[in-house]
Amino acid sequence: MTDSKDIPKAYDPSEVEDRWYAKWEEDDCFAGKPSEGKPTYSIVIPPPNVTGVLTMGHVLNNTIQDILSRRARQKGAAVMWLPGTDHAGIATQTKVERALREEGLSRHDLGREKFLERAVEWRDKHGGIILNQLRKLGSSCDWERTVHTLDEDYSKAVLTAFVKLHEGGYVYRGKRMVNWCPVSLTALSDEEVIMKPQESKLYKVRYEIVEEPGRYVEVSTTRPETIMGDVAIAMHPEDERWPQLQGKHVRRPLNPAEIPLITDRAIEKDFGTGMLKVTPAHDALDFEIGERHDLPFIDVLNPDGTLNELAGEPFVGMDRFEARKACVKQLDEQGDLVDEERHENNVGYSERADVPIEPRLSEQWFLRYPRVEEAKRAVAEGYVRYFPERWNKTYLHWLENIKDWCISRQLWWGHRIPVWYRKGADRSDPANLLVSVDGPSDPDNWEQDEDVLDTWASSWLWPFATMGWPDEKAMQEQNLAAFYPTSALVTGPDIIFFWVARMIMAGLEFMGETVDEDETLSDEEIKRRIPFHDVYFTGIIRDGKGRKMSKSLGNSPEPLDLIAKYGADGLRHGIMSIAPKGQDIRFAEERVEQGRNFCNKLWNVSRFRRMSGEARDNTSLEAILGRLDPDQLDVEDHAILGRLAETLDQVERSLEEYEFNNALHEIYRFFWSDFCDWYVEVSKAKLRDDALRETCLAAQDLCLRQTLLLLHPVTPFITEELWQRLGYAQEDQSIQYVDPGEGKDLVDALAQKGITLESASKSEVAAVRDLVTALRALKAERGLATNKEVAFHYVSTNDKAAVLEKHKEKILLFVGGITFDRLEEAPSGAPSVVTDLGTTFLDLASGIDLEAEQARLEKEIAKLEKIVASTEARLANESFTAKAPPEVIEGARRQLADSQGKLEETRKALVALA
RNA sequence: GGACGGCUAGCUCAGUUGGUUAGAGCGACUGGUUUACACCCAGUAGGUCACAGGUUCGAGUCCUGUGCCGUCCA
Repeated sequence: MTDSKDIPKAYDPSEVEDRWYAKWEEDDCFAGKPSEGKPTYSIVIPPPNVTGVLTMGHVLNNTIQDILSRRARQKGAAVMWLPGTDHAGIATQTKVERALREEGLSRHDLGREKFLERAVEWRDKHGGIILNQLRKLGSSCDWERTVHTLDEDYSKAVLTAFVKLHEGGYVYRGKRMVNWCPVSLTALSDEEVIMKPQESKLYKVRYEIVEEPGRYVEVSTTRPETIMGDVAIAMHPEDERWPQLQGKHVRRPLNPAEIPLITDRAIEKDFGTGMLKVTPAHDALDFEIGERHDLPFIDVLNPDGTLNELAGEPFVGMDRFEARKACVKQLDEQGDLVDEERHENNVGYSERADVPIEPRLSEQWFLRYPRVEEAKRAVAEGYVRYFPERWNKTYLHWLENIKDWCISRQLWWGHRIPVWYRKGADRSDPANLLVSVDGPSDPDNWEQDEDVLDTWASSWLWPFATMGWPDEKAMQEQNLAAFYPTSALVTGPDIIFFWVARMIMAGLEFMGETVDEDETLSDEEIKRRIPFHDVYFTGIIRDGKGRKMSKSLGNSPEPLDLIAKYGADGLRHGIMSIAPKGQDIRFAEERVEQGRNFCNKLWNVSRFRRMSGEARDNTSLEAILGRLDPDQLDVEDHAILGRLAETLDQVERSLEEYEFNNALHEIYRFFWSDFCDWYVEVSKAKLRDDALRETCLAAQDLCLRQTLLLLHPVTPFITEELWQRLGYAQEDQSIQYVDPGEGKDLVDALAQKGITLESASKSEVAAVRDLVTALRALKAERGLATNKEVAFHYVSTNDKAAVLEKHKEKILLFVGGITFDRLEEAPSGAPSVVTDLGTTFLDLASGIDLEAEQARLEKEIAKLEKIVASTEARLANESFTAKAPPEVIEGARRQLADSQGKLEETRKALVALA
């Protein structure tokens, strides 16, 4: 424990943090085990990419989860924070392929099996780094439970979910338009496509009418390179401009062919010429039109975005954007390019590869979401609560317009779709299809589907697949029943659709008996099945200029460097102090510096406490309270203990609402402004008085103890260190399991010892503090050094004078005074200041700038006059006195009296100056 | 085009159901090593609460509209 009067002068977190983390792990403090009579509290981590490294976003996210976990642990819950990683299909595969490319190889050179070996190698080499970084941050995860989405058990859960959904009729295979990424060479879900406004060109192209040579229709398009895939020209049936064209044909100007003129209600009459070129293989809307009119599909693109033979010469082999230019050139040369204008439109980009996606017709697996209605109800009825609440609307809107999810990916790294086809047989015949978790018993006769599942189609099962589902025995061993639904989820709003919404639907579908699609879950059943109760959406961390942090901008600080420089506690404190609820966060390193400074302050006041004398017994709240002598408690003790009780409540309330910055602000105010800046200073005199000494030290110990407890979830390391050093630990027990309690707990405990906190003490101390501030200012404004000793006099009423006499010694000490005596009348020629406790004069032998003094007092008088006038006006207003609540009117009256009094005094002081 | 968020001190942000004179930290400036802390202490300056209307005895706070910035959806 503590041997240490000589605690080092500056706090050094590096040694302390590593030591405590190792000890906590050794003592198995983070193991999530339910225990008789204890409430449970659980969180599943949003799994980071297994090969990723810690970013500022992770720091924010995981600090919050850690705060919630540690707070719950303090309150006596059985806490389980489950860590893990996902396999990040596209991202990881891309990295491995890049590494291969440096060896001059492609994944196809290796073949699927060998490639996967390489990928696993890569994952094991680079993987898990982030989990160790989370340890550096102090995360109190149950590491024994670490899960990776490609683990055997987890994979089984993913395949089971697929098979079940297939059985339920939610999963189907179909040839449909999907978002194709020509760089990653895979389909993407709608959510992985980012719409970006684009400065493009709108080309007006003419198509000659076959039946009327020499006559043309004009069509606007942004994609002339797909003209070779045109199979019709369409117009709205009610477009009066072209009634005579119905049933006729036009000649496609590139790779010429005759194509029909058709009508369809989907055409926007007002866009361009009202004529649409229909290219069913390259546009989702055109695809629908094509199906309605039974048109052929001409796919002129290869998977990688180059043009194929169907495009015809000279375009074959060209890249799509190169081909666009070539097409425009050729149209122009043919005289078929009518016009070209600038045009702003939205183009879908691949989230991963950051290139325009290609709408492409292909065979994919789709999921029709289960339990959509119940998922809406879960949030609308508040069974799942979002913080901030406004995300409800975004979520519900997405569910209202939900579309089937393309879950297959043309990748190798991921969960291979558990579907087998009979070799050499027709794949479209269900009889030749096997959908099964374990695969066929006669594998030689079957071939497995080539595709893997979207990574999100594995992580949407995270809250329960990490706890043993679907294996009954495993679920029991891992206490799913106790920890599911989880208590809170902490994540960014950018994955509300990708992950949060889908997890809710997955929970509703799988966490209970399978229910027929047309049957609806009851409210009770929804409450049992939801994956979490609260979802806290963090803000996005931006740089000082408000830009999103990104690797390419290089504007993201390295969290581990920050930890090395300021300590994990400093980083955590800093980031939490600027994390407003759900608002984006502008990161500034100064905030981390502030966090470090806060730790240093905590360290030093503890150091001062040690230097002031041994504590008798600090091992419990009870013991400390026993050291308080009720008869020796003065007004300062009452005031600080009252503030402590208030702070306990404010912090509790803030944390319940996930207002972390507010909680920290309240702790700061109490600890720094009230405890350090005032009470500890006040203590310095009291400690010299044998009668007051023990009680004062006990009060300090009490304040420090509760401060450490309140801070522990935010800055776990330093609080544990000081908890031990200051002797608060009972039999070396960790601070982690001690509840700071609420204000009334403290008030009750004090009452048990015969101590009733006097509320009047707070205003008395406030008045004295105001006076001290005013007197210090009085000196400072005259260029008198803080430590220069001067004489003061005051004029006041008897009862106020009594207060002043009581606090006289302290006032002299704090303001650097040698005398502070009462006078019957204001002295002339002395600078003065009016406070609630009377008028105080600075006694200066000479050298007063009379004019400056007058100016200052006049300014003060003007200010007071303004207040008096406006307050009088308010009180004179009959509708105010008639309608305002009594306490407000009473407040105004009091204010008027106070201000009038001060005004009077200040005027006198001005007169006296002359 | 629709939805949501933001606009308060030089900067970053608080500001509960409308109610005294709108706050904090950082930065600036002045002074200070008084036996915890210069990663500190003391003090000072700094605000037309984006703009325009409205409701109210009373608006930073509620309503309507406008502007700018940002996010999501189409």
